Order: sequence, then C-alpha cells, then structure tokens
Amino acid sequence: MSTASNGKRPTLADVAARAGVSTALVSIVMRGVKGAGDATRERVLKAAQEIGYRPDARARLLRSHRSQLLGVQFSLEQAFHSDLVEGVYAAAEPAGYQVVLSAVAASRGEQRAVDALLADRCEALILFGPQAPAARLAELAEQLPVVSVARRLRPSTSRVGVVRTADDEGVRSAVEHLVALGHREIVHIDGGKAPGASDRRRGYRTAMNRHGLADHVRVLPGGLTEEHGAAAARTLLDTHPRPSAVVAFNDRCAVGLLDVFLRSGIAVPDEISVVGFDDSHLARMAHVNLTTVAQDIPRLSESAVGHVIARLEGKPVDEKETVVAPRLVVRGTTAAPR
Amino acid sequence: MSTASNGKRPTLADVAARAGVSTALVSIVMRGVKGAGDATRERVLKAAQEIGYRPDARARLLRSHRSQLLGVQFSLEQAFHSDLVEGVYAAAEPAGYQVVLSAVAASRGEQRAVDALLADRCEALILFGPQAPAARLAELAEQLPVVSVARRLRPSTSRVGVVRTADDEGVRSAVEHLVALGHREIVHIDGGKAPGASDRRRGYRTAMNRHGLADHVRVLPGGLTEEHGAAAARTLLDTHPRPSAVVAFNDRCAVGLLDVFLRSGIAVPDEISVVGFDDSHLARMAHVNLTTVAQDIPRLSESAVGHVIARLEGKPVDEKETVVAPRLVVRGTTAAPR
DNA sequence: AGCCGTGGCTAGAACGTTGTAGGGCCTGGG
DNA sequence: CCCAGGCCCTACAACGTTCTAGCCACGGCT
Repeated sequence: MSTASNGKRPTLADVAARAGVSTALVSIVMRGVKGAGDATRERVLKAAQEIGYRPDARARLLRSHRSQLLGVQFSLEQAFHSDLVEGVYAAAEPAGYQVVLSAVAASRGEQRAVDALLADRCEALILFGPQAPAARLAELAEQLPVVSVARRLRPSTSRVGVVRTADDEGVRSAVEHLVALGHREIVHIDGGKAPGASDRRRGYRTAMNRHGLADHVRVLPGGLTEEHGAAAARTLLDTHPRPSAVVAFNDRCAVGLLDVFLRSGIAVPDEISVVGFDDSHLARMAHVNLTTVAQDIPRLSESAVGHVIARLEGKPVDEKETVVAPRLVVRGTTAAPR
Repeated sequence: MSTASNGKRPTLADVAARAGVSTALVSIVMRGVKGAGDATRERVLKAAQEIGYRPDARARLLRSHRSQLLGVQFSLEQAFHSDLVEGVYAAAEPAGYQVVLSAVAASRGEQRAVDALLADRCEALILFGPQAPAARLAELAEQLPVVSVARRLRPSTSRVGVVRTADDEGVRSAVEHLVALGHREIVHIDGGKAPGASDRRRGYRTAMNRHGLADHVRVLPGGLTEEHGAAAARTLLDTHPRPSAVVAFNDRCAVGLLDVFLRSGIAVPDEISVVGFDDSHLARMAHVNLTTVAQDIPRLSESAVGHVIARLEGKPVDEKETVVAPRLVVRGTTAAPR
C-alpha cells in the first residue's frame, strides 16, 4: 500500500512536505503529544500512512538524552536464558523500556556482546550467567547500572547488582527430601566453576552435616551437560558401596545420569534416586519425569529489570543482591531406598 | 581505568579536545582508515583509551547511508531457532554485517518484533518460521530484502526469498528407511499448520504411494510439542491393528510418543519404530537415541544470510528459493518389525 | 623557477529526529 | 481599545557521527 518510493526511506520531512506542515509538527503528531489541532493531526497521520513513514529509532535516540534501552546479554546455548529473556520483555515494556538483545555464541564472546550493547547506547546491562572476571564487571558497573543474573558475586565489592536463586537452599531442600525418604548415601555431582555451582556444593555439604551425614559427603566432578552427567554416572557404577541417591548440578547433568543408569539396568528410583536442578522442559517431559529444584524464572527476570530501572531512575535500590527462593518439584525419580 | 566522567558519555569531540586535533581526524583514526599520520594516530588512540571513548553506533549509522544491519526475527520458544541464530552471527559478521535480534515471545507478537527491526534501520530481514500472512510478508518484501526460513511460500508470487529444508524429501527418506526394514503399517503424526507440516505430509503420502502402500496411508493430527505427540500416541494405542512404525512431525512430538509407549509397556523399537525430525539435542541424548531427520542448520542460516546480502549488494540472486537437503540419522528407535 | 601531486589535517555540512523559543491569531477581561 | 493568555504552528539549534571540500606544506618533475 506504500507509494512508489524513491528508493530512500521516508523521513519526517517527506511527511511534512506532503501534509504541508513543518517537520516539528509532524514529530509532535507522531509522538502523540499535545500541540497540534485535530484536523491537522489527522491530515499528518494520513500523509504518514500514505508514504509508509516509520520513525527512525536511531535518529530519535540520538536526539533525546535518555535512550530507555536495556541491554541483555544471554547465551544461545542455554535454554534457561531464553526463558529469562522472555521474562525481561514482559517486565521492561510496561515500564517504558526497550530491550536490546545481544547473544553470546561460539563465534561471539561476552566481550563482543557487551561492546555491541554499549555501542548501542544501552542505559543499563542485564547479564545472564556472565563468565567475565569480576573486575571487568565491576569496571562496567562504574559506567552504568549492571546486574548479573544467576552468577553470584561478592557483594559490596563492586556496584554490580546480583539476582540469583538461593542455590544452596535449593540443594538443601533436595537433600532433605532424600533424607526424609530414608537415604543416607547421597552423592553430589557438581558443576565445576559454572555460575551457582559453588553455592550448590555448599548447600549440599551444609545439609549433609546438619543431618549428621558428614561422613557420607561425597562430591564428584560433573558439569552442565548430559555428557558430564554420563561420565559421572560411569564413575559411580564402579563405586562400592554404590550410593542410593544422587543430586546433580542441573537437569541436563541429571539426564545424563539417568541415561547411563537405564542402559546399565539400574532402576530409577528403585535402586537409585536422582534429583536435578532447573525444572527445565527436559525435566517435565513425562518419560524423564525428573524430581528437580525449580527456579522462579519470572521472578528472576522481573527482579533484574526492577533493579536496573530503580537505579536508572534514582530510586532507592532496596538491596544490591536479590535472592529468589527455589522450589522442590517432586516427580518420579526419587523414592525410598530399597 | 576510565577517567572521572562528567556524567555524560565521551564523544569524538572530547577525544579531539584532549588530543588537540579535529573531530574529523579522530573519526578517521577510530575507523582505522588512512588519512592520519602515525604519530597523531597513536596520540588520538591514547586519548580515546584514557577517557574511555566508545563510538556511538546509532549516531554513526545515522550519518552513513548504509546501516549494514541484518534484522533477525526468531522465537524464544523454539530451540531450533537458537541454533539458526548462532549460524547467522557466524555468517554475517565475516561479511561485514551486524545482526540485530528481535524475539517473538508470548508478550511480543511478530508485528512488534518486525516493527522494532524496521525502526532500527535494518537493511534486510531474516524471519525464522514467520506465521504472518503471506500478503503481509509480500508487502514487507517490497520495502527491503526479506527471507523466510523454514516457512514455505508460494514462489514468484512475491519478492520474499525462501530458505527451507526439503521437508518432503526428509520424510520420504524416513519412510523409505522404514520400508526397507520391512514395515508396511506406517503412520504419520503431522504438525497441523506449522511451517513445513504440509510438505512433510506430502512427502509421507508420496513415499507411501511410491511403495504401493497407498492403502496404508494414515495421517493423525499432531503438533509441535511433547503433549501433541503423547495425545497422538494414546489414540494409536486404541487402534487395531496397531501400526508398526510412526513418523512424527518433529523430535519433540516423537519424544511424546516414546513416553506414552514406554509407560504403556510397548517396546521401542521392538514393537513399534519411531522416527523424528530435526535432530535436536533431545534426539541425540543417549537415552532417547532417536532415529530422526537432521536439518542442515549451518547451511540454512548461511543461505539465508547469503540471500539477503546478495540482494543488498545488487548481485544476481541465484534463486529465490533455496532448498537444503536433510539427512536421515539412524539411531536406536527403528528396527525391523516383529 | 614554476607546477603538480600528495600526505596530513580541518571546517562545515549533512543524517533524521526532538526541544526551545517564539510568532501569529483569536478570545476574553479590564 | 488594549493587553494577557491560549492555541497552533514554525524556525532553528542541537545530538554524535561521517563525508566532502579544501587548505597548507613539501618534494619531485619538467
């Protein structure tokens, strides 16, 4: 329905010419602010429509001092991040902020991702599971509000905000669930140096100690993927006595465990119980049916957005660290030991 | 390491003042083009470094006519899209183009996503599995190069480029694999009106006919998720005689089938064979171990990027439709019928 | 000696918007 | 009759870049 374009994209001036008014007036009309008569307003709108005019966000932001842009760095490989991003959109737009996405991928490191966001004039940064050194994050936070989601940082050492799940508490509730079922030989497959991993390890140790199982504490190196879980499972198979329950770093790791157990003819949960972390789609799949610790994703992204917006608008920032409670979801991979 | 900022972000002019040169020269140095002496170049770079200057991408694009921006619309819910996006980054950056991401989410429809990309001055659009009416896409394609990935459109009816997997061929190879194993009662669980679904249905019918199995053609309504697959499986259970093999619309659907079969004590592949589509992470997971049709993701995204760049640079566009061959990956869910 | 080319630099005008200051015109009150 | 105060509207200057001219000094040709 657009008129024959002269090859260039229509500008305010084009609309102005067609409607016989000044560009300033067109700007006023396009923004919907007051300052134009009804008749003219309609005429301008019609002209804009006819030539297919669209405001140029870049020029617009260049002029206005605020950009109202929130930069989000996320990883394409982590399904969890997709869910968080969805939450960010939902929280940011009603507050009048736009979201700029910048993905971390194999061919594109965090540095690149953040640089792109800064070059784009984002007013604040929301980083999902950033791996960059704390010093680098601190440096960034000197320039603009920054919040790290899911990666814990020593509080008060820098201005970086932190939003995270209470990882330790999550694992603790998993262990407590197993203990209540009667388990004593409970192993933890950890996540190495992944965000949250050390907290989960600590939660495991604390819970074991608290139940007088200090002698049974056993942490095996794991990781974030099915392969890591599978490797850990193979190690477990050679262990005597074999533990009666395993708390894995995350769902993918847990699925790796399940797989090896299944193939080795070890019944879950009859012979061994398995707990994951995340409550990903994977866990919910009926034939996986994994008992797991769910993170409160909407709350996490909402808190992250809330934090940076509060900083931007000079409101008192309640706390520099927001800890969101996880929730144990009991499904079919845990049962009393034989 | 940045100097005490006066609250505003440093600009070319700030660097220029500090280095005692003109803004134009700083611009030249920052872009690394020729036109500056070595000594001055170094001095400018040092000044920029000291005050923490970063070019403003928006101002930069405003001035230059080309924006070198490729807009990508993708869905956060489809893991498949994440993989494609990764491929787009890999293909676009070496060619000198930047990627702008715009996600479709529950709270953010395609219209919003595309509007954001256009407002951002993208020169071309890459749409993953767009659901918008063909007419709307055609309209867009009048304004700038547009390519639809994974959604087929009637060719030559509009300027929209199409990059897709040969869905029909993929399903055909799946059926042929099953026929070669000795199956005759092969059912297809379809994807309704999802992108690619009708081609897959057609591929199934063609292959069945070609092997003289026209009488055994049977298509059950399915969908894209595990739930759809599970529902279809329950329908199948009530069927007599029960088919010996199922070709599902995609992996998630196939996993739903597997789940119900597993719970109902129907052995896969002994009693029934299952084939998926996509070769997602899901399929590769050892304990799912799904025979499936793999899409060539790197090639898909590379073709999409190549297509729009060719259009942008006025090169002859080889074809309006690029069809990428799929590849059958035989794993553990298919075997000869009993 | 005159001329041209070249390397290093700068002034100033774009790019498409929004904000500020103000200019007409009308209306109503003194 | 004059002025204050609204309304509509416009001119012009930003915003941070890049691009086009063009200036100057120097050196190598004819």
